[in-house]
Amino acid sequence: MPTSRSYRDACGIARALDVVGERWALLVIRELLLGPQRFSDLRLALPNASSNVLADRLRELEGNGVLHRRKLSPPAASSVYELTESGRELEPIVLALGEWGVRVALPTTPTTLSATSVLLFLRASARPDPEGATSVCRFELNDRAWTVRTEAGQVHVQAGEPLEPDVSLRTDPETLNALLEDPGKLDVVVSDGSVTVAGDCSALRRLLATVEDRASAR
Amino acid sequence: MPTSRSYRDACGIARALDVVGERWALLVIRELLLGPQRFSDLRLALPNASSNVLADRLRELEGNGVLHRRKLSPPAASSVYELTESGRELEPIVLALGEWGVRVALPTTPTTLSATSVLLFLRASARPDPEGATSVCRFELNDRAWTVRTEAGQVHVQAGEPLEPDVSLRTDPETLNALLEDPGKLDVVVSDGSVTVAGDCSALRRLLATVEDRASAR
DNA sequence: CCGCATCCGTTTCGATACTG
DNA sequence: CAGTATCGAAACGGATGCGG
Repeated sequence: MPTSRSYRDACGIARALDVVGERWALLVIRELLLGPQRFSDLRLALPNASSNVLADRLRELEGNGVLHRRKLSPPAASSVYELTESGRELEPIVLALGEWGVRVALPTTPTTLSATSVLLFLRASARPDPEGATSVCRFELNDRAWTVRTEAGQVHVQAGEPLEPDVSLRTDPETLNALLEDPGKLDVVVSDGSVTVAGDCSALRRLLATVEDRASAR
Repeated sequence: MPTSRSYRDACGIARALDVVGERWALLVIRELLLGPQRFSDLRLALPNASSNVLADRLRELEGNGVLHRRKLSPPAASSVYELTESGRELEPIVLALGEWGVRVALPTTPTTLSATSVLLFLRASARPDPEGATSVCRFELNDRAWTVRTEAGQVHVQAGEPLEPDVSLRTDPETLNALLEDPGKLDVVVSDGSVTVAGDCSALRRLLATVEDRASAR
């Protein structure tokens, strides 16, 4: 059963926390920032959240208009969760919280790292040449495909297969994150098999080369 | 005893929530945004938080370097909690969360409203004339004094007595909030005794007149 | 297999009482 | 005033079940 406690405080901050302040809520929202996800995708991305809590949070967030459950078109019988307009308005706040979080102490315990987390970081810190050519990279992380498009000085990331990728890269979030910190490792991780690259490798190198602020993993 | 659970997720967002994601943590930070507060001030501002949880949060936030316990100078035997540099960096995030929160559904249950909440809203939405004269208002809310200084198009708010107030206003947070929504009520609330004004009333009227975005209480 | 629901031990929270 | 102690209620975390 969903949580129904409230701070009973008229302040907007408290009202926001009534909606997105329960455990895991903002991480669910993080996972949806790059596009709709199924229940099982969320479970994979947030393996430390138990399924009942995840189901509770999704119900509550849907009830509060932050996200929305949508049936996929007939072929697929499943449904996905996607942010509403209201939910998308949390994006700058969640990203700012992340920037603050990377500055506080690193955790000592072993951690997970979701594909979305790394891709959000990539999108936020890559600064492609505004004059540079458009390029399309396909990222396959944990058996799910993502489209990373570089154009006009911006990086666009979305879930799903690209139509005409210049290059395809298959790895896991941790390795990709290591690559963002140090693109020089590309040859090493390719040769040890933790990354597979197919296509125009130079497009990938160009993208990696534009990532700023290398100090911080997220 | 303080909580010690973690999301065990390397993402900066999750790491931030490990620090400020526990219940009441961000509201404690809200209360400290305008300056140091004693334990009893925080209790008064967050009456729905029980004292043991408040003590736990303060210990955890201090341990994580978000705030700091400081002994007051000799005359006063008590101590105060104040944000560290790291804690102050949360200010734009917390305020943005508040702006989001006022746009989501209003609560149905009766609520509290702290002085800090209303003063943060005042500071954020007042747009005094950049060419206008400096004025100093003294606000007394729940028997605590605040200094609200208007100068160079900005409003500065801090806890404590002003040196030379142009005007002094005594009321409660709810009534002040109502005044921010509709300054026209000033005469009414003064005559019914819920607000007491002393000094140059026009300085107060000028301040109230510059509050934008009247739709939203916080 | 997916999308949860149920069960159950543990942790946290909330309310109140109590102490230096 | 500034917390601590106690205790029942709620939420969480982990495992397992189950219908579609």
